[in-house]
Formats: sequence, C-alpha cells, structure tokens
Amino acid sequence: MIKVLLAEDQVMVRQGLKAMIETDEEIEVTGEADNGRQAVALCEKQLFDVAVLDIRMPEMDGIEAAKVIRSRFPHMKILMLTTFDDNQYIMDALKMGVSGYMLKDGDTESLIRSIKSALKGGLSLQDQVAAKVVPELLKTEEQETVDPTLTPRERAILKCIGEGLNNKEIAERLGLSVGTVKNQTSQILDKLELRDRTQLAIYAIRHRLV
Amino acid sequence: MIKVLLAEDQVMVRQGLKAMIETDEEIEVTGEADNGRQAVALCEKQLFDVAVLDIRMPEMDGIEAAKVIRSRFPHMKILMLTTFDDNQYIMDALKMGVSGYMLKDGDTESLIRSIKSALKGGLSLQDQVAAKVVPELLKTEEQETVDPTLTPRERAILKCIGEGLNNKEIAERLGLSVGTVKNQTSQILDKLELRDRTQLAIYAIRHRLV
DNA sequence: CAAAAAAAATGACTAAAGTAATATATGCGA
DNA sequence: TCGCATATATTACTTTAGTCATTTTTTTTG
Repeated sequence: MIKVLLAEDQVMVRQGLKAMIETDEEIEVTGEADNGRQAVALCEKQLFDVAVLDIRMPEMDGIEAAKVIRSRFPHMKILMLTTFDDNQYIMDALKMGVSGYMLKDGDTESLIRSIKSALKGGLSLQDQVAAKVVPELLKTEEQETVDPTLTPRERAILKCIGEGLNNKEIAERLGLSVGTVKNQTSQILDKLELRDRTQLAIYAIRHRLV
Repeated sequence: MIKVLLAEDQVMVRQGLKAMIETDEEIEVTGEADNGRQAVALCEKQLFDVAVLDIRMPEMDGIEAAKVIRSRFPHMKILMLTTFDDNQYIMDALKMGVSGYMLKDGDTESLIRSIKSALKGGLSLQDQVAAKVVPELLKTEEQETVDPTLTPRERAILKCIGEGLNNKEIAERLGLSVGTVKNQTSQILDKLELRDRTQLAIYAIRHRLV
C-alpha cells in the first residue's frame, strides 16, 4: 500500500483530491495537512511514501515544506501541485529534486500515475509545464557563435586563454614561441575588439569554447 | 481530423503503432514511411499535422529527418519514438524543439495523448525520460559555492575581474586606490590558490559571480 | 579614550602581457 | 622556379599586473 501525505489548505479541494487518489486501491491517503508546517510535523510522526504538496499554502508554502522534507526525510518522494504554471516555482521545485509538478486541472489518472511513477524514480511533468520549462533550461545550453574570422590557430589560443594558461604554457602546448603567442593574442584582441586576456577568457567561456 | 505521418522501419511495429493510433477516431495515419528520406518526401506531397518518427532508421535517421521537417515544414509537430532513452538523442531532439520524446514501451493512450497535446503546444516527456534529462539540464544551472573565506570586498573585486575590468576601473568603481585593488587581488589569488586575474575571471564565471 | 585589529594606501620592484616593426621560413599556384 | 601569401620568429619597447614591506587611516572594542 502506498502511503500518501496530502497537503492543501482548501478543505474542499483536499477532500476532492483525496477521493480522487483513493479510487486506486493501491494508494491510501494516511495524512492530511492544512499547510507546510503541519505537513512536516506529520512526517515526524508517521511514515509516508509520497507527499503531495500544494505550492501555495499559508504558514509554510509548498516549496519550503518540500525543502525541509527533502533534507529530513530523503526517502520520501514529493509531488508539487499547483493551479498556475509559474515559471520560478517550477525551477525551484525541480532544483530541489521533486518527482513531479502537476497542474490541478489535470485528470485523476495522471495524478495517480504520477504517484506510482514517482516511486519508480520517474519525474512527471505535464505537457504544458514541460513545454514551458524545457526551452528555459535549454537556453543556458545554446552557445553563441564565435567570431568566424578567427583562424583555427587563434581559436586554439583563445581556448587556452579560457583555461587560464599563460603565454609560456600556451607556447609549449601548441609548439610555438612565446612571441608568436603574444602576436596572435594581439590579433585576437583586435578581431574581437577586446582589451586583454582576461576579457578573452570571459569571451571564451561565454561562447563555450571551454 | 488529425493527420499523422508515421515513420518507422520495422513494418510490424509500424502496423502495430498505426492500429494503436487509429483506435482514436480523431486521428488518422495518412502517411507511412520506412525511413527519414521517405518521410521528408511524403511531407512534400501531402499535408500532415504531426510526424511520429522513430529515432533509429536506415538511410536517414529520425533526428536528421526531424531537422529537415522542422526547417521546411515548421507548422508540423514532431514526436520522437525510441526504444532506448539515449541521453544524447534526447538532448538533440529537445534542442530542435520536438513536441515529445516517447519510449515505445509506453501505452496506447499516452501516444494518443501526446499527439493531441503536441497540437496544443505541449511537450510530452515520459516520466523516465524527464527524470533523466531534467537533472542533466539543471546541472549547468547549479552554482558551485565560492570560497567562504573571501571578504565582501574581495568578492566585489573578484566580480569586477569577472566582468573584465582592469585595476584602474575597479578602483574607480569601488572607490579605492589602484594599489589597494592590487593588494586585494593578491589576497584573493592567495586564498583561491590561483595565479593571475585571468584565472580569477574564470573562477568568477564558473561560480556564477557574474 | 586608547590599544589593537582591520582596511586602505604608498612606493619600489619584478614579471608578464601587449604592441609594433621587421625578419624568416613554408607552402602553393602560375 | 619565381613570387606571393601565410604562419611563425625576433627584437625592442610600453604598459599593466602582481609582490612585498611599510605606513596611514579607519574601525572595533576593552
């Protein structure tokens, strides 16, 4: 039997959710809370497999509660429940490793499916949520294009600078003289309209050369 | 009626999928292809709403096909279908903006749900896939902790260095003398066991001070 | 208030970075 | 093979960065 803790401040909604969840005979709601603080308190008295937490609650909100539960009862899986697909909340929740982020307007089945999936290590994201959050996450991944007028050699040097090497080390690694490295560096500075190697290192990192 | 293009090289599997999809009376498979090239060719003759593409196909694989379809027929939604939850494929697919990444072992319903969701702008990720890919995406987000022995002033200087300022500029911005900035910089280098400001800039960026 | 601690400044120095003009190779097409 | 372009080197020079010992100023605190 899967033991679920349900935290939601609106009693009607909570009862609805409870009934909904318990239509599945493998799941039982063995604890109910009005707010995050109560939820945490319950965790200290009883054992649960999954916590279903509303994001917005008085006293202690769902994110805070999730944080506490995560650290004190690491075996528990956490599903966040919300009315809004607020971007910042989603990120915060995902960062702390919740097992799902559900909109309340979803159907019965999907909540039940998520509870079971959570226990198997899955992460349930409703399609609308995923559509919003994945591009956001990918944004940091995409690299800006580096100046195409840079020669391969110049790129190599730029990469070295981005690794924090000094001219002597770069010369050794690339089999050049220190003077050449300096000259090339000047070239690169010219092309990229930057001033010194520190700015080059920043450029290299921001353009994911390193 | 939703028009679906189904590309999958194994005929048996394809027929199975087709039957599966067409249990829903709103959806119709109006095109079938053995490989990516055929799929693209079909798109040029017929109109489809959604393309369901197997990742691994002869001639032109699903990723390639998706890329072409994405650019030539941007109104079409694309769902990737795969046996394996291969990380690299997932990333590639997500980057090009597919509407779903499904494992073949999923149930009938979920594929149908995904097709409909795709048309509404949703992104379907199965729980196992999401559980794998989201932490991967978050990894780049999480900041490493900066050395706690740094004083606020030192942090400020480190941040400036990370922005590519030289000592004079830092002195002006923080209302210090150039000499002080140099001294402080030496301090920071000592604490972080680094050699020069270029390495400091790299440190600052990697630790998200800038 | 006065001693101690912390923060900021100075000056003198060395090392490294960056600039610029010029020289020397090295490869490649006419 | 000549000549031209490109890559690499050399040299000499200026500027900036970084070190260190020491001093001044400010802040803290007994």
